[in-house]
Amino acid sequence: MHSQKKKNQMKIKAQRLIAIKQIISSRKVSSQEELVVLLEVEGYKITQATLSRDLKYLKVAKVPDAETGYKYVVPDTAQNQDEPIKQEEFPVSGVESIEFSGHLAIMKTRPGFANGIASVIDSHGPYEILGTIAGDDTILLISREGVSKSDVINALSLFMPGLKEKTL
Amino acid sequence: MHSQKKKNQMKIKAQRLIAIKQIISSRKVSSQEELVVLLEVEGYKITQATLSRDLKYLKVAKVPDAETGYKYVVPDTAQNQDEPIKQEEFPVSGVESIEFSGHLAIMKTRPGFANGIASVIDSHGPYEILGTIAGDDTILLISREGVSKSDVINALSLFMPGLKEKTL
DNA sequence: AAAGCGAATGTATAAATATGCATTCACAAA
DNA sequence: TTTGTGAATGCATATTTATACATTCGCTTT
Repeated sequence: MHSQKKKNQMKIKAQRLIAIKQIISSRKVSSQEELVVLLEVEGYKITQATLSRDLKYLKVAKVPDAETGYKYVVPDTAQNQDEPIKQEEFPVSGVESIEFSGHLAIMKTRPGFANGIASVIDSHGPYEILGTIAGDDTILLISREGVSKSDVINALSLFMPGLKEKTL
Repeated sequence: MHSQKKKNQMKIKAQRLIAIKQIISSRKVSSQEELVVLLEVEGYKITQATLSRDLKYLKVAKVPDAETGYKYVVPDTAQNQDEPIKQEEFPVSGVESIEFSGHLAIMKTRPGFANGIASVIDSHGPYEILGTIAGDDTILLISREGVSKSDVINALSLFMPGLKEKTL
């Protein structure tokens, strides 16, 4: 219904996003047009418009730089959070995000919440979910063959409202 | 000859710079024009041009924000410097091997090291890695769709020197 | 005081960046 | 297979941001 993959395209996009991070991590890039050219050299032909969207998606910031005027920087991966920690009130709280890769899904939770949340999921035993394995702050969900990503999200949403917004 | 102060003006400017930091620290500002207005409320009447210069002087970055599209952020006072962001460099030891199967990877570690190593990987949160789950001496890594094995190795190698040699 | 300097800033505009709209494409549902 | 839907993206343009240039102002040196 609302899939978000286009095997070929997605693959290219994912690679491009990685390339973008590599480039701006290894050298100072001061404008998007400049990066468009660098990407073209790498084999990625896109317009500035798409790049602008990519950078927004990657949360890449434009920061003043003494040497080049301005440069783009990849978020620190760790902090970068908005304020401290945004608490929310869901019947099942503690879920930070959920992402898919094939028929596998990785759900990130707040530290120590993984097992509890996984238990909740198991207890509901949705048909779409074959099984789960939980660590400390990560849960691996294996979905049944023929089940789409949206199916999984929908199934979980039944008892985990707000999950849709956690999708990356 | 080489003065750089203009008592009155300078004072006003200094105060304004402080005000700018206070404002963007306390709320999400998504454009300079918006900030110009906010500053005017505070009693500072300047144009967008001057603000652009002030922000550059303060090294204020424009970063994508899920809620407002974009927002301005004051540098972390500490890091954020140009290169000097290089910190921690404790060789991550304990890895015995790493093998792939599709977009999954199994990393074998010395007994009891899995969780610690997985934590390190998680803390760096490389884009290529969707998530990890650790047991006692084994870590399961789920890579993002469209990401190649070498992409994963390269991403991990950034903070796990010598990993390439562990590949089977 | 007059001249000289350089910082600060506004004006106007260039440059850079974001986005509405339309199109294409792959996947899911029927 | 056919149809529907959302993701991805280019194009054109709106919006935003940076800067060249000119002016003002206060301090410093004759």
